[in-house]
Parts: sequence; structure tokens; C-alpha cells
Amino acid sequence: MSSSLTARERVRAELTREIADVARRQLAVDGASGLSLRAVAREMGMASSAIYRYFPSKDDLLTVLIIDGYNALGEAVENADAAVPHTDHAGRWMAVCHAVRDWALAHPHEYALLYGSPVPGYQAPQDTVPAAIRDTVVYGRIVSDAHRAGTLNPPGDHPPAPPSFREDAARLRELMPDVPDDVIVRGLITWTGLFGWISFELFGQFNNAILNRAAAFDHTMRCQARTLGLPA
Amino acid sequence: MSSSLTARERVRAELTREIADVARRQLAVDGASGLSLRAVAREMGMASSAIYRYFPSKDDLLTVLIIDGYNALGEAVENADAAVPHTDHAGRWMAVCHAVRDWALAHPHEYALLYGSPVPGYQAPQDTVPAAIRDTVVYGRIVSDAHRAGTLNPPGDHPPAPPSFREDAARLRELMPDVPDDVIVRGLITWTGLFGWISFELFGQFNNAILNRAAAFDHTMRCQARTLGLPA
DNA sequence: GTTCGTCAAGAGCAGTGCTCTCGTTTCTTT
DNA sequence: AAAGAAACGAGAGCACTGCTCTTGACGAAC
Repeated sequence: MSSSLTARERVRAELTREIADVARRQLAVDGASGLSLRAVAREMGMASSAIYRYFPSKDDLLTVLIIDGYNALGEAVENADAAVPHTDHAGRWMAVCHAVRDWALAHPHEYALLYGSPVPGYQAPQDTVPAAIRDTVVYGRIVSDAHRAGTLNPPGDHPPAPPSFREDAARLRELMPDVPDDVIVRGLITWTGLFGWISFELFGQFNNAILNRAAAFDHTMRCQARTLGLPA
Repeated sequence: MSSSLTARERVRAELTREIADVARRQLAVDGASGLSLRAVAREMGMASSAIYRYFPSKDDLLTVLIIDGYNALGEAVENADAAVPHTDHAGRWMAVCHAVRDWALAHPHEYALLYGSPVPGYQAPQDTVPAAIRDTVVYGRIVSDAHRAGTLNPPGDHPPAPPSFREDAARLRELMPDVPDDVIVRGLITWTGLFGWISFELFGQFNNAILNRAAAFDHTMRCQARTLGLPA
């Protein structure tokens, strides 16, 4: 409980949070590499060296921003999924797609931090993983639910998967329980396709090519739902 | 002709090229934001201020590296496409997929520069466009060729495209001449899916999830070919 | 009440992009 | 061929960065 914390511990936790908040605001404005510990310290009215009492390095600060970002995106996806009737699997898929895109458009620099090029010497610590897959967990549940409900009817036929793929498919099945290999492939295709689209849109690859992006995105993801086997 | 250049112009062109070459090597090692004009100058044995006679700013240096990168990738894609019989559209698609992935794996930092998060204050000049779409042009030609040859047989049915998408489809048809709207959507899905996959793989999103990536990639892209309507 | 750990602050180091000036070299014009 | 103009390399310097080390003050535990 919080009363078990000493005054010193409480102010330390408070300051740690405040530094991260200021850093997040600067990140939103200037992007990841425009983030400066000294600027954060200035905005907080403290010496730059004092920041290092709370974050041993800039990478550590970035790590909490990354984790926070994954959690914010994951929460947005969870909420979007929960707002749709549980058995409306196609609706849930579309809700998730739009939630990811809306969040990315609202937080472009944070999205770039999560799904863009990794920052220079940065090596993602293992403790980012749980936060990083929150959205993927939601997605896997939708696919799994749809398959178990028997509403998945994928069009066409795929070539047989090579044996070497089956190991990875088994691993991915933890996210999409009970689902056959072919559907796992389709899940992988649509999931990477979602982020591929958003990255293209956010990173400028659609400049001078696709202008009405909301409409194109909605229609494309609707088609992806068909590829996955969801009803139109 | 080259003899019309003065000695000064020749050495200037030579030095400009050498600076870009050194910068490209540093980029390959340290990544985009690890690139330092002073380090380039040191490696060339010249004063750091002298670099600015050739590139007015770091962004300008990055711009030529970006253009060179797009051209290198585009050339790799063109070569891969040309190595496959012109009527083997599925083979050409697979060749292009593997060419992009192979190039990305061989030049991860350059790929990140092209398709990762844009560098902080960087605004892509218009003159990167021709180089940037070299690979896309090849891809569009494959789709167009396949459609005109009548070998495109997309599985399933897509929901009707909204009217607002038709303008963008018309624009994209410049890259895929004669192709109907539905195939343009499928082309868009598979193309963004290709880069979405490679970005996920390169930027660490497949860590602890997909291990046998070459096999998974090959199989996934083969399935994408089916989505596009190419024969298995 | 003393001691010990925590803290903020300041100075400082090595590095960055970029600018300005100052001689020197090279090209162009007369 | 001589004079002027343009381009050039080098150096110093500015403002900035991440990060370290030391110093002195504060608060909590014994």
C-alpha cells in the first residue's frame, strides 16, 4: 500500500513519473532523437545532472516511454475490441484496425518509436515484451474466437506450408489457440499488412499516391478481413 | 563529355562522391543517427568545416544517401525481375519479394533510412521520388502484365469499393495500367504486406516469435501471390 | 545527536552540427 | 601574361548534447 512508502520514496516516484511525462511531451513534439535530457531538466527547473538520479541513461528513459507507448496502444486496442459485440468478429477486426491507425495518427512519433527503425544503439530489454504484445494478444483472440465459432471461411487455397514453418506456427498458436496452420498464415499476413499500411502512411510512402487515406484504409482492411475468412 | 570539366570540377565531383561513400560506410555500421560529419571528415583527413563546401548540411548528405539507397534497392529488384521469364508472373513476384528482403537484410540501416521512421527534422525533397518508386514500378508492371495475360484469378470476393477510393485507384493505375479497381486493392495489400513483413522482421517485432524467417517469408509471400490472383 | 544514505547542483569532458574568418589555390577575364 | 573573382582547406569558435565527478545540504534511522 502507498502509506508504506516513506516521504522520500513518494517524492522520488512522483518525480520519476513527472520526468517521463515531460519527456513524452517533448517526444510528441520533436521525435525520439530530438528528445534531450537537458531540455527535460530545464523544463522541470532542475540541473541536468539530477535527471541521472532517476534514469541512469537516455536509453532507460526511452525504454519506459516505449513501454508506456505499447501499453497506451494496447489499451486503445483492447477498448476498441471490447466496444464491439463479442460474436461480431469482422466488426472487432475493423475496430482493432481503426484503433491502431487512429492511435498512430494521434501519436506519430510514439508510433515511430515502437514500430519504426530502432534507435541507434538501443537494444530492447526483455521487459518490453509483455507490453509490446498487448495488441497482438487482442488480435489473436479475435482470430481464435472467429475460428472456434466456425465463422471463418477463407477464400481460395494456399500452397502447402513447408515443414520448417510448422515450428513457428506452433509458437504463434499460443496467440491464436486451436487455429490451423493455414489460418495462422492468414493471421500473420493480415497483421503485418495492417502495420505495413500504417507505416507506409505515416512514414510518407503514400505521398502523392494515396490522398483519401481514411477511405482507402477502411476499404483495404475490409478486404483483408475477407482474406482472413471473416464474412463481409 | 568529361574532358569539358575543369580539373577543379573533376576533383570536386570526385570528393563529393568519396564523402558520400565514406558516409555510406559509416551509415552501414552505426546507423543514420550515428552518422557524423566530423567523423567522415576525420576519416578523409580533412577539416570538418571543409565538408560543408560539398554538402551544405547533414540533411543534404542524408538525401543523397537515401536516393542512392532507393536506386540500389530498385536496381536489385529490377535485376531480380529480369532474371525470371517474362510470362512467369508468379515467379517474378516471388523474385521481387526475395530481392527486397535480401537487400534489406544485407543493408539493414539503409533500409531503415528508406522505410523506417523519417529522421527528425527531415523533409524528403521531391527529387527522391523517381528513385523511391523504382521498385514499385517493377511491381506494378508485374501485376499489369499478369492481368493483361489473363492469368490473374483472385480468390473470393471483395466488398465494393467506396466512391472516394476510385480517385486514388485511378492514380495508382498509372503504376498498374489497365488493371481493375479490385486488383489495384489486392496489389496495394500485397505490396504493403511485403514491406510490413520485412519491417517487422528487421525492426525486431518477430523476436521470440518467428525464428525460421526465411521459410516463413517464402511461404507467406507465396500465399500473398494467391491473394493477388497469381497461380500457385 | 550523530551518522549515513540520498539528493540537487555545478563544473567539466568529449562529442556534435554549423558558422565565420583567413590565407591559399585555381579558374576566368582582360 | 597579369589581375580579378571564385572556390577551397584549415582553424577557431558557438551552442548544444549525453554523461561523470565532486561538493555541500538535507532527512531519516540508530
